[in-house]
Amino acid sequence: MRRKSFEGMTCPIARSLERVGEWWSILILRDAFLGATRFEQFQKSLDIAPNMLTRRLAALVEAGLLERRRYSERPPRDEYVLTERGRDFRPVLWSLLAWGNKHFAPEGPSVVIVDGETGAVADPVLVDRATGRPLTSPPFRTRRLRPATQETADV
Amino acid sequence: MRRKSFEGMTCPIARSLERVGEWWSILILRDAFLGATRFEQFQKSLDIAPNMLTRRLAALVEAGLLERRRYSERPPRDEYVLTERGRDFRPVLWSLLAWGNKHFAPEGPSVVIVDGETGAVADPVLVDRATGRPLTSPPFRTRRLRPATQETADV
DNA sequence: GAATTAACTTGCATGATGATAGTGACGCGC
DNA sequence: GCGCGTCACTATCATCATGCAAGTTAATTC
Repeated sequence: MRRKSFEGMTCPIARSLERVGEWWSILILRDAFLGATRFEQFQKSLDIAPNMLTRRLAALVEAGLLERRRYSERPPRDEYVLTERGRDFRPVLWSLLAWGNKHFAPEGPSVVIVDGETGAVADPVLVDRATGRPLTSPPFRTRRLRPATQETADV
Repeated sequence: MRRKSFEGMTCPIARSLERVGEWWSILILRDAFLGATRFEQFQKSLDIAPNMLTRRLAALVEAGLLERRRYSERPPRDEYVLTERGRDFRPVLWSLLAWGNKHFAPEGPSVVIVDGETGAVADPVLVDRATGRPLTSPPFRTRRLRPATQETADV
């Protein structure tokens, strides 16, 4: 049964999930951030079936998060490189990391974010860029500017 | 075919995705944050099949993000309420929102984060709590403190 | 030609998915 | 008491996604 698309929704979260919301997709991006580019690197680190990896890599390329790039002409060999859009996904990934460390690491964190220069462990918090205030609710909240679904007339 | 579990991975991102990584799960959480608690509210806002909603709600309750709570004894009726763990998911959700607004809103954002008191639109950025520095790479990076997979002897 | 490597592709059985009808536990009105 | 409506699921079914594992292709090396 084909999965129901979120494409008809205008919500930015839904639109993001339409592109990264399938099982394996975000983990592939995690590994791309960790430097993986080759098919076999992803396959080994994720222990994922090759046909699933092929499908997900193609979807991420299609969504503009990864770029397929030729690294060998004979034999023809491609690698997968993060695009700027892909790199902009980092705050989502690190928010997930922080949340996982807080709630699902009874034995303590296995991965932390550190300042590469000092080695100090960072504690991520989402703030407003202009004021530096943490985005807590209250006072911050979401506000809809447009209808939740696209009218068919928009097509 | 049963989806391959990430449970054997120690990475906090993988552990987070084990609990919220299925299609629909994060969108259900989005709607919980928007105030939905009743089965029918979720079903209507998401246009999701009732059997899928039941499955996903049960998984989110099992994962400790939502709590099932009786709101009527006769007839017996339950609602689904965010737990603290569920509420702690907000930065992930808002990071996804910001990323979606930047990359998948050609017609401009349909949902924004605002200061509820002033109405000013916020621009989310992930920073280190202690220093206020944006978590960009470089200088920030991840660092592994434990092996990527659990040894079977740990079971 | 055989062996090896890397990157897929293919075939198959099983579980997930979504559409939709059905069920159960009420409460309410006639 | 019966019928209807409401809410929250449950059950059924056909189709697609999934993972396992073998296979294929385009090379290179010996």
